[in-house]
Amino acid sequence: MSISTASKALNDSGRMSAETRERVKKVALEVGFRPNALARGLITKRSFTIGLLTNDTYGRFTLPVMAGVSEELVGHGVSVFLCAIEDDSERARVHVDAMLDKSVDGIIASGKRLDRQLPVDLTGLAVPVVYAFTKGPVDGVTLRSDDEQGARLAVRCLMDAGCRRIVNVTGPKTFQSVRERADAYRATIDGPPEVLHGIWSEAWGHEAVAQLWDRGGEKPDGIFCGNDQIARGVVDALRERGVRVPEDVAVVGFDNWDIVAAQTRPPLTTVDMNLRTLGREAGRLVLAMSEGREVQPGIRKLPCSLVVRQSCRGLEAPA
Amino acid sequence: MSISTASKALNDSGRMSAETRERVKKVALEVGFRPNALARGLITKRSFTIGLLTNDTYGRFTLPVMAGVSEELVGHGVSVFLCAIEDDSERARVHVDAMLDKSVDGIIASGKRLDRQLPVDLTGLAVPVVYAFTKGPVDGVTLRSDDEQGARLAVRCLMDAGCRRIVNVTGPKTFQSVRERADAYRATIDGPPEVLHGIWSEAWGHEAVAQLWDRGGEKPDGIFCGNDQIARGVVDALRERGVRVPEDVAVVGFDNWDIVAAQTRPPLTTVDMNLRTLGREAGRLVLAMSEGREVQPGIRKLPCSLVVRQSCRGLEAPA
DNA sequence: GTGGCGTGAGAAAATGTTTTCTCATATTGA
DNA sequence: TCAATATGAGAAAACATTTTCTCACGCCAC
Repeated sequence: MSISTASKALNDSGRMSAETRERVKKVALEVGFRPNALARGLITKRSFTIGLLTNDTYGRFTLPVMAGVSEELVGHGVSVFLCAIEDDSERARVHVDAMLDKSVDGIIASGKRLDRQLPVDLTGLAVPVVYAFTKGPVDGVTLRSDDEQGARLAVRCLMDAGCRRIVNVTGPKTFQSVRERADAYRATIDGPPEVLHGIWSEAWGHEAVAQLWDRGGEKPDGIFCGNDQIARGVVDALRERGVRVPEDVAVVGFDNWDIVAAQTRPPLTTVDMNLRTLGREAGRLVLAMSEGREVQPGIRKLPCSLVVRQSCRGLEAPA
Repeated sequence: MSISTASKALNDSGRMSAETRERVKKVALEVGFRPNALARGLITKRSFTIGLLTNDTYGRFTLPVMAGVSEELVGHGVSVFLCAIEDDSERARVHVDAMLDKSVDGIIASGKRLDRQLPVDLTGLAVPVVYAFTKGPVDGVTLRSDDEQGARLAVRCLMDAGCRRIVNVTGPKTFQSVRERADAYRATIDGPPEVLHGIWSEAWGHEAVAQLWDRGGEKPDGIFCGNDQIARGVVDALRERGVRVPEDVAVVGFDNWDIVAAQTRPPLTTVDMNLRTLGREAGRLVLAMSEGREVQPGIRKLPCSLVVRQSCRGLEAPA
């Protein structure tokens, strides 16, 4: 039995009798034959390897994305290099070079902001690149969450819960996602909008509540927060003031960061960006591109979903 | 100029005049020559690739370890495959097989508990394995934090701050690290020890404070918590009762999970397990083993350090 | 002057696959 | 029955390197 015949049998290529093919496969299984991926890659130009580049060191956004990518690709025999670069363009370059040396089949660039590029230029590379949850070039393939749709979900939940005066306590105006979410908020509520910008911290949530409650005039009965940390600050501050959540004021967060949302008292209703799904999609796309299939460039927005806990119950679901 | 001469020049092997060597290197640089890692790996049996296996999906422990590993190895041209397996032994097997197919030079097994093995057997593999922050076989190379030493640091900090009655509010007794930390606590304090076991959550921190304060008798003036989440619950509960931290009661946590420790009011003094350093060490060891250098099996304990914030100030540092 | 040796450089083998080519045999049609 | 065609299997080339061998040349000593 020649090596070439065996190869053809195992790869379902070439011409041969079904009987021979079966026989080879059976023996290969018995003997535990594992083809050497390096030798195979050398000739096929595919390493069954992709690189995931990220500058999100907390892993808050990258880990779910990574999990999705891996989940999608492991069935195709593709493994994932994870490279954490912390906004250091030189280090990023080293990592990218290392990946190229290993002839990855593609690269997924991921980050923590939709309006910032990674500190390294990935255009003009010989391998396909997919941008997931980070800014890519205009002619690149980019995946992101649909923040406007997510914000609409959140605000509608508050409205369904009966809120009439809803305020948006959110992060810095410099973040594109902050502006998008605020815009969707303005377009969805009935009354006059009020947007309070601050930083992404619990402390700002506290302070915002102080501002809103210590001034005269009507108090809000619903608060749409820019992320879960701010929401937690808001909820804590309200509880300290004796304001009941969600009876007096309903609160909705953004991110569904489990560790924050679930530990808040009461647990947060919040928007989930479905980053795992986004990761799967990124994996699917980069694999398709590496196999030469045509992929339309442009920005793909993936829908968010609402995770209802106790800080805002919206309409009760029909029984 | 023959290919073989070029190869020898670039690898500083073989015999040749220094002049030729220099000339080859210069041209290689100019022309941007990058050797194909696959072909190189095929012959040298080294892929300059290692696999990091983890069942810590939150990334709380794995991300710092990963960062350390990567940091240590990128300079040697080694890239890291990250495989997140969630206690699914079949999936783990698939990932390990994929790594072996790609002939990784070594595997680092990492986890979230020191007393649990990953759901896959890594003994008898052809490649070296290092266990980092997870349980390994007795004859394996294992790296872990020195929890007893870390606990001593924490308790001493409380004692230095003047605490006389220190209580240990911690996680489930089934965790080895809980027992080790509690043992160190018992051995370090002066008075009679008191250890309260619960789950790893803020809610348990609250409840523990309720138990301690709602019963009669002397109140503690120092609380050593099993992790930062419990510590946060404790601090929040104390504040709600009007107990001042650290003036009335000093609190020390464990883990230095930034997102929890820094957002607590006041910010937590806590023990850092130096997981990044642990990761670096794991990278160093697996690299050494893959290069055939002898590494003593056994458990290596790496020291923890204390991060002083405001919940316990210990002795003021000399000016 | 010639044998031995050190030196530098190229030739060739090896790595483990896939793929293309070649060839022998069996099958079919006239 | 013989040529044409289809079929199955092996031989060989290719992939991009490293490494071991071989060889030519010059130098030195005897």
